[in-house]
Amino acid sequence: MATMTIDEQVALLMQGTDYGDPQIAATMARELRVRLEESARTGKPLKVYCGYDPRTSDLHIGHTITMRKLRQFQELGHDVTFLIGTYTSLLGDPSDKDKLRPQLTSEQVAANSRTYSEQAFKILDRSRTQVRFNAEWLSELSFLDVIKLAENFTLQQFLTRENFAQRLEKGDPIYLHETFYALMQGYDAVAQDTDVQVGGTDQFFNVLTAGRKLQQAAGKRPQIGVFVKILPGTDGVIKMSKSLGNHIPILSTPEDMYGKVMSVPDAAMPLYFELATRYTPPMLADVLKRIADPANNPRDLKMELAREIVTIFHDADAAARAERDFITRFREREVPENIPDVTVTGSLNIVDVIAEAKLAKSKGEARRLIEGGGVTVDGRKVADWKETLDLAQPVVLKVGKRQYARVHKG
RNA sequence: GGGUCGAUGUCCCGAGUGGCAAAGGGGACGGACUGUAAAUCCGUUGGCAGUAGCCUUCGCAGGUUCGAGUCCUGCUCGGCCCA
Repeated sequence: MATMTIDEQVALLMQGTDYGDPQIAATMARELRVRLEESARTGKPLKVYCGYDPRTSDLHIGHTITMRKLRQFQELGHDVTFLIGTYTSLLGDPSDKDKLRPQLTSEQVAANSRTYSEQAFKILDRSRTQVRFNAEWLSELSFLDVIKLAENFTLQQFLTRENFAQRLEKGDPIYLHETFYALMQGYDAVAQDTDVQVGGTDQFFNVLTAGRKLQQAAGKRPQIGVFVKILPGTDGVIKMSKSLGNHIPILSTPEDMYGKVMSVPDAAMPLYFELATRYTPPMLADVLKRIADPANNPRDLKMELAREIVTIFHDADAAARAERDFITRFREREVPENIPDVTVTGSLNIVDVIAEAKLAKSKGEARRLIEGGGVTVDGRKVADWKETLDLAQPVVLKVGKRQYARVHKG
């Protein structure tokens, strides 16, 4: 990687970005090139960072898109800071929300921070990552400092932001302290002498308007913003998010992760390849061409994608295992190799067995699933929920389209 | 501080004459169809119950009623208007 030309580097770093406006994109690319050249000449690495909100400790692939970008900078020899917003998260970024976010306690923040960074190292190079917390400098600011920062902005700037404007129109509350978020994030860039800040496209305002402005006000060189596109969730349309239930958790099993990737609509494949894989610009161009070619079965390309993603978060062996599991389970509709064994000790009524094996949330749900034809015993569809199983021999119970268990009598 | 409107089935939006699970939509889940895609069609979407019985739900706490999301009182949270 270190042998890439500056042009190739810019192409790689700009891959998957979206500036909304070609003018800004061109400007940012130009500034990035200048700084990369400078860095190459002086041997001084660029300071790159991205901030993360330790609001959750359960990361999904969408969170890793910016990490992938950071990783690219790392491989090109630059300094990367994984900034945990311990201070900002006490507030919560209103950028991508049309509602006020609940504030977190410092205990929650601390707990989340730990597991957060651990998961991040599935993408980032641990030895070349600096982990910092923005409470380090933000907690030092005096009220006067904050006022000085605020002097750089007008209320109108905030009110024209889409998310605030919408709430204003709908009559939803906009709290004064929500406007501080941009100030805080902007100050992060000042405090760290940032050259490049990576973020999602929803960070436009925080990075360019707030960050650059504050850096300039502090007599520093304004940072370059690298904005990666938003990864859609498994529905293929809306931003991946746990609360929407369309996420793929980093900590899911290889089989589950593989299956979830396969469930992504075809139309979202290009974005997934562009954002969530380790593909370089030439490789990306190649897959995109293959996707566009009707001679190829989209399913096979999606399998390539699933394999790549599982390999990133687990390893190649796990990916191969997951692929076999997927094929037997869903394509051939056979019973997969590794299914959990469950021993039941209570009633042998089918509903009770499903409940005891925890294959349904409640007995009512188990009953409904049976009525809907979603339960199978050794491949035979169960028609009546009053049925009693004879477990002289263990049976394979299937509930819904993906839950299997081998049931033994206890 | 005054006025006014709102909070509904624990994912979201959203009907609801005092009458006994509460319209509808989204989402989710299951079935059919498939490439676990999309689209489409059908079904389900409080808990317990061998099932027509019981229990728990409509911001919170009381009250009036044989019976209350549905009426009254107080409270909480929020929007808007006035000050």
